[in-house]
Amino acid sequence: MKKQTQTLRDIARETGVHVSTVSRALNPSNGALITDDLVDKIKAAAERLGYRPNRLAAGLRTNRTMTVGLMIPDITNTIFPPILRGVESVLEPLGYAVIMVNTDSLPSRETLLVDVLRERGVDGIIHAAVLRDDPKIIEVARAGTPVVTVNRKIEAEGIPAVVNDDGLGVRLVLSHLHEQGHRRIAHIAGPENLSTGRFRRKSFEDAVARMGLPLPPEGVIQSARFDEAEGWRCAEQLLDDWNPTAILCANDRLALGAIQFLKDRGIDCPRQISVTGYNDMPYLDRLRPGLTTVRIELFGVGQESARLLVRMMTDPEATAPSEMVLPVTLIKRGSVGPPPAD
Amino acid sequence: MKKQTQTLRDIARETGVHVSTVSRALNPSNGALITDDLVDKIKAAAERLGYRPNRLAAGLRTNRTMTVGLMIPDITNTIFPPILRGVESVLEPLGYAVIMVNTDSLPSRETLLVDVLRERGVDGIIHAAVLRDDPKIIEVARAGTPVVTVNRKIEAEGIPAVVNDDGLGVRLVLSHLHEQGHRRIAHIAGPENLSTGRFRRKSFEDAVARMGLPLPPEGVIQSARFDEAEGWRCAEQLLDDWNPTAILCANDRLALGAIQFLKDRGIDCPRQISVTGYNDMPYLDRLRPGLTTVRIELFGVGQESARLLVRMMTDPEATAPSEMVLPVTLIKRGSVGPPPAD
DNA sequence: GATTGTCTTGCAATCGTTTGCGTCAATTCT
DNA sequence: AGAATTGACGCAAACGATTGCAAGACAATC
Repeated sequence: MKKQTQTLRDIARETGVHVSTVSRALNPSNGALITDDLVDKIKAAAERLGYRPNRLAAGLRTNRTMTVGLMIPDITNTIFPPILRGVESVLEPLGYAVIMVNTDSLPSRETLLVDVLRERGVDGIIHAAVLRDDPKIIEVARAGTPVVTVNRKIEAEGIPAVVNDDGLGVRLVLSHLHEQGHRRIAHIAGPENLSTGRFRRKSFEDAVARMGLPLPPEGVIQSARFDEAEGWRCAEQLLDDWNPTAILCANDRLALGAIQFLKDRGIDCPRQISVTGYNDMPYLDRLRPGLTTVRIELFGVGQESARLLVRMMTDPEATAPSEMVLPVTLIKRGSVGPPPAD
Repeated sequence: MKKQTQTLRDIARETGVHVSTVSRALNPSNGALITDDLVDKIKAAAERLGYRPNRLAAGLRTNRTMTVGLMIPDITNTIFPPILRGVESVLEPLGYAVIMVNTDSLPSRETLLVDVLRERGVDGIIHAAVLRDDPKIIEVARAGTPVVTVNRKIEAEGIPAVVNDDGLGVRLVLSHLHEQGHRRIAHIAGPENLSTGRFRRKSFEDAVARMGLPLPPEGVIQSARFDEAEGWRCAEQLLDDWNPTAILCANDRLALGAIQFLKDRGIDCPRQISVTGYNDMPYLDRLRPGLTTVRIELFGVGQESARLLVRMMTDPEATAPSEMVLPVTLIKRGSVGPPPAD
């Protein structure tokens, strides 16, 4: 029976040369000075034997495993799969494999999973689950592992981030609502410990102020998580304390929860209250009412973060841009209409 | 500056013992006979230095990397993230990491990606993207790598599969439609090269025959892919050639496409034609009409397949069950109603 | 008291690649 | 023609962990 995995030694024996020669012939990059004939012969033998390099052994020697880690909060959240595909689309052709882990936004899991990745010798980490304060990942980055954050960012550290233009996104939605005639516009804010939550809230408050719209403290409700249940809860609290004509939500899931609350209360959206989301999750157009939202470049941020990481991994000296901001688009659907005449 | 990664040798030097002793102290499993005091001392030192084992080195020696490969067609398809989480939920506590790859259902990518996984020395492979005919994965399984397929299965080979009870699922939907009064029930079948497509079609045809319902050849349309566009196209073809009162689709996305077609043609669902899906994707309840479908255990199949794989990896002699079938549930929503009186 | 046995630890080979250095032959230069 | 240079390849030492075997210490046995 054929041995299950062929090694350089097998090829060496087969071709009558030394294993180091085989290594060089198969790896032209490392300054190989091998005769063309020999290279051909060796490659032929490798092909014939079905040789596959053992990346463990190579990685042990070179400290490069051609593997990168991808940390996300939860892959079942529909915004992350496209990011993953974006990452993969640039990494895979380059020969990298990706180990993906779900942090569930738990700091304890995060530190654990960072170690899981490092034990496997990942060449770099793409972090889509970073918390605003995240000592572990900072430590890892300081220790020399290339790290890029995506979608979110970590504050006040030299870790490059690829994000969407949330400031613009919030302003686009707000202008749209304003054009429709809304003046009392409330906000359901994302979790405070996430940069997206904080920044969208700040963008909202700034823009509202600049437009001279009223905004009592009750006009902004802080959610604890980016999910439907929180959207429902926050909408309830919002309507108990204020009477907005529109609710700008920090993401789609909060918006879906809010709309569900309105439906449960018999309040019509958009005829009585308009609601907007953020992210443009898949299938949102098939809902009733369709959700007006901001489309962000999920695949795009994945790609760009991967490109950035590759640069950092291959040329440690290269100075990476500290931040990369991708454009967003307003998507108008049925959940926004003019405010009630009254 | 502290060296970035500590090794066994560092701990050995620190504690004044040999590196092999450190290895044994830290790994009680491999028949360690080390004094308790020494073990404590070594563990303390390991802790103090922040030692993290290098799995590459260990894997090179032991041929076990504590890493498994997960192959899926496309993570952006919403049924796969829960499967991944299910897999992860049993693997991660055991210390395994998972490398996930997307095959896009392309045989060429599949063979490529299998090699990507094997080069990284995965201890086993969970294959959720298997095609009915898949020589590469069979070869890998024969060579000794534990493989289990999930959701789909590969025909006539000794590769264990964890699947949902599609036969039951189809019968449940069909009975439901029958109870509502439908007699002319059509089927939009899934791709022929996928076991799910074939098996659901066969189940449909068998059940329809047993119930004595009419089924002309035009009553079953073969889709090429599990997506909305194909659903649209097949629905069109179906209505050109026959006049069913209900369409049983092989999965939710086909059903969504079919419903979209009906909508585009001004045909009311469910009042004129009822439509059913399969899988119960997230957010289906929020659509109008809500899609009547079959809920399958996504997280569950993930878990079970992982458990099975663990058994195979840890005890190669154990005879794995060739197939594991999980229960399904009928979810009734708005897309099914009685057929029109006429 | 010599022998056997058990318990604990050290030694060294090994896993498959990579890579600095040495060597030998062929080529070029003076 | 002899010396110097270059080209093509082999040698062997890493990388960090695991593990069969040897060895020493000590207790138990006859």
